[in-house]
Amino acid sequence: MIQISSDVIRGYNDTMILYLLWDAPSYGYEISKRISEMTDEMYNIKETTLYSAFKRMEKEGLVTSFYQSAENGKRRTYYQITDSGRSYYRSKCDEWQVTKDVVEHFIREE
Amino acid sequence: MIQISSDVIRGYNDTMILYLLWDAPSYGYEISKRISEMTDEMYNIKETTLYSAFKRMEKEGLVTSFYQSAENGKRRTYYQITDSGRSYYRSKCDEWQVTKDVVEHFIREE
DNA sequence: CTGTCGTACTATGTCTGACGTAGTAAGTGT
DNA sequence: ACACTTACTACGTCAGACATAGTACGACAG
Repeated sequence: MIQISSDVIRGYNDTMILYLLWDAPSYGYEISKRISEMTDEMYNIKETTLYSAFKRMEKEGLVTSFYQSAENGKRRTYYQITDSGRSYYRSKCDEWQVTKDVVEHFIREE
Repeated sequence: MIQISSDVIRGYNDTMILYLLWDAPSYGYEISKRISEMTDEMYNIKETTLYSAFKRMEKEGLVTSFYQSAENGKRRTYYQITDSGRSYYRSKCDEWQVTKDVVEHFIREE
C-alpha cells in the first residue's frame, strides 16, 4: 500500500481542510478521519500538521473558530470557513489545474 | 498569465530535472531554459533552486557531474543521470499518480 | 475500580526545499 | 566601453511538515 506524506502535497493541506469545511463547521479529529476515509488511507494527515494548519488559517482569516460541547460531553474547537476562505479555496483549485499540467510535462506514464 | 512558484511542486523539481537528463547529460542554464519553454513560462525554476537540486542529487547519487568546455569556450558543469536516478524518477512518477488522485478528491473543478 | 483505548487537543523543537540577495567571471553584441 | 547573456557560487532566511511528548476526559473491559 502506497502511503504519501504531507510533504508531497505541501501547501495543499489547507485546501483539503477548507474543502471539508465547505458545507458545515468541523473539528480536528473529524477532519482527520474524513481525509483518511476519502483517500482510502493513502493519506493520513498528521495531527500536528492539521492543528497548525488550523492556527495558520485562523490567523489569515480563512476560518473562524468556536468552542462547543459535543453530544458526548466533550469540548471541541469547531472551525468554520469564511468568505475569504472560500475564495482562497477557489484560487487554489485553479492553481492546482496549472500545477498539474506543469508537472505532467515531466512525468512518464506507463 | 498564471505563474506558479516552486513551492507548490516542492519535491518535484528533482523529478523534472531528471526527466530532462534522461536521454543526455545537460547543465544548469539549459535545464532552466527547457523548463521555461516546456511550460510556456508558467514555471521558471529559480537558479538557486536548480543548482542546489543538482548538489543534493549528486550527494544522493542520482546524478554525476563532469566539467567540459563547450563549443563557445565556456566551462560548464554537466550532469548525467545514474541508474539510481532513473529508478528514483520512476518511483516519483508512481508517487505522482497517487498524489494527484489524493489531491483531486478535494478539488472542485468547474 | 483500574488500566487501556479512543477522543481532542497543546507545546516545542527540528528539518528541508525553496527562495532572496549578492557577487564573480567570461564571452557576445552594439 | 558597457550592457547583456551565460554559467555559475555563497550565504542566509522562511514556512510548512513532522517527531516527540504531554495533558485531559469519557467509555468500556476485566
